[in-house]
Amino acid sequence: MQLLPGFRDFYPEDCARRNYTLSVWREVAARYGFLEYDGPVLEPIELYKKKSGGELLGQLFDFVDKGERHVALRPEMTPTLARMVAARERDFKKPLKWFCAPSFFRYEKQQRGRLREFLQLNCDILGDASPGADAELLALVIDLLRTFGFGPQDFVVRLSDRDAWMQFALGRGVPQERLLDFLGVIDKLERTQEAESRRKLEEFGVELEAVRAFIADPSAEAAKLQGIMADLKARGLAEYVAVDLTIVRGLAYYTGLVFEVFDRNGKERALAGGGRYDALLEVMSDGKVKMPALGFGMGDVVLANMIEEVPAAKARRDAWIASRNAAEVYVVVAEESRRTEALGVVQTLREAGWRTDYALSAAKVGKQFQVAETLGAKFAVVIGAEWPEVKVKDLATREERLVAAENVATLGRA
RNA sequence: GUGGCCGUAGCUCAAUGGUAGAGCUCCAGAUUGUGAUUCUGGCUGUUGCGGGUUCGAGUCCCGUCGGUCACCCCA
Repeated sequence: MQLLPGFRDFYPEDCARRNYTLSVWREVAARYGFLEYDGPVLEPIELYKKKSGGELLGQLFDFVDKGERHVALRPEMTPTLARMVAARERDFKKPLKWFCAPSFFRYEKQQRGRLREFLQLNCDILGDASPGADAELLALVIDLLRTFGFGPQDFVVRLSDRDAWMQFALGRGVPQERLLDFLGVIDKLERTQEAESRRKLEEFGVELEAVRAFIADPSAEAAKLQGIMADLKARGLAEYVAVDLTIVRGLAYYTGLVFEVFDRNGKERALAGGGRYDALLEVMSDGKVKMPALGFGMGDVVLANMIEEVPAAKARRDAWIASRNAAEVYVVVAEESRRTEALGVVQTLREAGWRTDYALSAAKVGKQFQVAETLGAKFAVVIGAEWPEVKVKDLATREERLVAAENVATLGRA
């Protein structure tokens, strides 16, 4: 049997790497005062049909369940979060700073950095419309990547502002109901032939030159971004950020700030992306709850590719994994007749908190030491003729010392 | 969803249309209370799958599944 395309098995080495990613995500999010939450993997398809829009709809992993409900595996968290917060809005002090790091599903052809099931960290700030909240979220993105071992030479956060684009468009006579279509053209500007872009823009009565001039000099209409930049500069994080109005993003619900994080080499897809969705909670609650909000997602697939490519990040990850190796202590049963005593020693060590392993059946002493080495154990405890004493060997220095069996948990270091 | 390339042992790969191989890994032994190296032996294939051409197909043709890259888009 083959795996379904785009899905992964996690062997122990893969699981260790995934756990490292999750560990950093949770640690840094907590450092910023974010609380973890979660929601269902499966949602009614309407949740996404109404809110996400654009390409995401074509990528829904959906089916009809036995109750004839049309359902979809979650492709993103924001609609679920918006529903959750809208339902119990009065129970929480503002602003809310929440995160989650579950699996998501998108039905698309798999490629480098793209699978059908992936992990994604989601961090959101709800109930604060200030640029200070924008900057706080961006600082979190940056610190997450710094904690993985990436520096300003490895990644850049590209900032843009949909408000600025909407003012630009409305000021040039683009009708309100066609704004999303207009933004779609801007989004594809870099990937489309010039003549094609020019033709599409003319449908909106906008000249390509005006768009290019606006992108080239964002300061005129994107003052908000300058304020965010100043905030990040005060934190010493300015070198990680650049204003880039070509970023628009495909999701329909974004309103103000939008951003994407890219590797500096340009080899990978976006590492993370997000923005403001100030109107979404009102839509989700049928007008009952109005709450500004913003958030971002960071996927594990591109992140893992980049960790593999940046030596500093890879070394940090491997050190983390090595520090959680399978065994700290390996009990060597030198004389099989002492197995009963050895089992007692194993139990004593484990109850003292040592990660302890041993040979489940009779094996040669040399073989047992070899296994101890392979497992990365720091100590070997040899059970044999010395009983009721045992020999504790430091596997790095090869020093040995005799310790009374009852004191074995000290490993001779007391 | 569209197009290019690829698919041989667990992994990396070889094999003019003519007997399917090598290295690595893994397991065991050389080594009866100490980790390395080395040496020896052992395990593994419906050549992704299904058809077709041929005296004969891993090799050529068609289909299909999977992978990969580009488009699309984004985590």
